[in-house]
Amino acid sequence: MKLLEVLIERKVQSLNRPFSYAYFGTKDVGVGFRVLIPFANKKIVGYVVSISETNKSLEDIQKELGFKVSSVIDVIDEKPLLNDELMRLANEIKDHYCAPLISVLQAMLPTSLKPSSASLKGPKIAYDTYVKLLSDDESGLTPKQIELLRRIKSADGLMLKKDCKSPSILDKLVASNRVDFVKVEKTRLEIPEYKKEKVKILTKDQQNAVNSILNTDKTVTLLQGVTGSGKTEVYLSLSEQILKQGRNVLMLVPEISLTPVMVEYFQRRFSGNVAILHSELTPAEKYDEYRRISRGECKIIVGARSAVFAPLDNIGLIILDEEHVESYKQDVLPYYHAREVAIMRAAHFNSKVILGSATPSLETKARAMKGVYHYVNLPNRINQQELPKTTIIDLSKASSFSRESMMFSSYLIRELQGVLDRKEQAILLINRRGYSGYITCRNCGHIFMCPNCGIALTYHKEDNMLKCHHCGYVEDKSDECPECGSKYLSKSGFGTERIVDEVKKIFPNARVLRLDSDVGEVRNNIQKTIEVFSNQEADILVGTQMIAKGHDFPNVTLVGVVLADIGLSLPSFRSSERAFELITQAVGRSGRANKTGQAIIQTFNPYHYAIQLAAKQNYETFFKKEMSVRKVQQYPPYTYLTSLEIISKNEEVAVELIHKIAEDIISKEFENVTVLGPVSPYIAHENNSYHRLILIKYKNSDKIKPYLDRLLETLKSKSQIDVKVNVDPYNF
DNA sequence: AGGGATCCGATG
DNA sequence: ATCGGATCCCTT
Repeated sequence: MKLLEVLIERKVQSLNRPFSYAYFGTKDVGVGFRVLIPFANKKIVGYVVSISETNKSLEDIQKELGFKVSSVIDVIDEKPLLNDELMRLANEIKDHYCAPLISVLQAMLPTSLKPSSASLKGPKIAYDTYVKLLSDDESGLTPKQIELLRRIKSADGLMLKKDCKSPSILDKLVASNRVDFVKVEKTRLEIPEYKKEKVKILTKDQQNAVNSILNTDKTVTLLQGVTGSGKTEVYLSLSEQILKQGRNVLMLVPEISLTPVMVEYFQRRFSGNVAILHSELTPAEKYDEYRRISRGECKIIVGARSAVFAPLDNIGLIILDEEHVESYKQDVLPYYHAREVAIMRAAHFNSKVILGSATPSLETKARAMKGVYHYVNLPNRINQQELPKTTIIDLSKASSFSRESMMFSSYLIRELQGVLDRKEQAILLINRRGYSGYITCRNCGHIFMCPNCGIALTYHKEDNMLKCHHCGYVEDKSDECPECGSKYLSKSGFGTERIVDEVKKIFPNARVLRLDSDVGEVRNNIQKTIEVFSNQEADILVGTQMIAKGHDFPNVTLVGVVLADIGLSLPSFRSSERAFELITQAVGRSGRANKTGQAIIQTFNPYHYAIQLAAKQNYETFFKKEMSVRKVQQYPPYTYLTSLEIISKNEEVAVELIHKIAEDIISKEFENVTVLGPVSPYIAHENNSYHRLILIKYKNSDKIKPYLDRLLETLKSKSQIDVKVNVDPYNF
């Protein structure tokens, strides 16, 4: 009999420990296998973390251990899910991020392979049935049989069964042992092929960057280059060198919508060796790609955040394009950051990590300045393209507007008209989706709120519903106030839908497109929208930050930031950085080919340094200024942050416990450790449970990390609560 | 008394 | 996270 220690698929702190099971079966089983087990009267999936063989009886073992030991129902896998490298990585992530190991494993693996019950319903391997030639002896066959036999022979003896047309003739050939059926695993994702392209000659800057990166002995390089400076060519050239060494390349992009472009670049250069991995593939496609990579059939992986876990071996280079983008940080358990995971993997393979950006995150830039990372700069736009000229419009001045519109300044309207007249294109950025920010009752002041989260609901005109942008709750938009019955409801604030309406009102003949994550809910819609705009089948593209990143639209000569302040007023130490980054990226979309572009930034804070410096595309000054702000306030990158959240159905339990924890940390008087809070988080009440949190700020994790580990261990046994720890959180 | 909602502890 | 048993609550 075998005794197994098994992790349970539930990702809560109180169950974050192994449970013992017996296995009497004959299947091969070991560490890293999934097993089907009974747990609290349910069949669930577990993950084996250790195994021992024993001669003792089950009764004796139960007596020794002091609890009941159930038996495994079935062993699911035929071999371990992860190789040694990825298993060690999982443990490293678990340790660094204080996350339950099971949650890390679930994040690393595609649906059908992850240790969770969902995997049992996941896609299976898909096969194509082929007909394989065994003998080309034609004696005793009818002419039709001979004809088919010759066709199979001419197809190198292997032909798709469905291409054989007549099943009865085929059956005869099988019966007479001329051919047999074989099953071949098929891949359900079609990666477009492109004509192979000649290697472009690099500019001097690019060549220097490549050489410098290849020659440094530092693992991580920050490649800083203004928009349009040709970072992609540097990625390709480096990849070429790495592939020549017989090593593989992991290419990460911040958003799924950016994969097709990147795949095209890599396919043109290195056709046939590319795999794609991101969460918008169907589970079946993802499964196939994952297995293809596992088998070592690909040399280059292009994908979003989770692709950092690709089972690629012999990695020589990991690239994070647009490294500053926050979507590299996962915002559900496990709260990992792809940049840090990339660096962990690089340490194992002794490979290089390239962090590419025009506007690096302060953390990354600071590390580069300190010499922790190697630093390479691409200061010039290719073909010396001038940066767009920018105008800041003060929205607080009535004189900025005419009677035509309350959202677009008269200057923006005039310039949009110019773009339309010249048959060029424009982008309007508004970083809020939906129609209006919230709906209030003019009579009693009631605000429509999400019953789960307690935040304002956003009105979506397209489907006439109110939606919660946090939890996804939706309700029909009612015409009267539920409190007082008044029909005077007012829509406040505006989002993409409303901007589209406004554009249509002012320019009835313009062709307008909208692009935000609502559009993106329908699969491939983002891609289609981008294509339509790229093909100049529309004049104006209205969208959220989605449109500000990466895409290259040569005919765009005007970018309008309709309201630059969204985000700036959020209570976060990162809000200036976010605003700066968004505006800089947006402005960079304008005038990319041989037309000079311009950008118009509408704001209520025209003198805010983030807006002023973004308008000038002056990253270096912004970096210095923002660093001095962070220094004064002692926020990252001068300190580290970790949040600790207590979740309970019982509000008092949560409040009491979080206070106790805060006091305990303070009483320990760790050097350079401070506690902020306890506070109610932005979302304080969700799905019937209450959340309370503290932020722990520290300069050095030596003391506080072991303390946290011990604290989590003790909190495991507390009833009625769950704990979540987020190392380097992004939502504060 | 009985059915449904809610709380709470245990889960191998 | 999820189950089942205990408890509470309201109706009958």
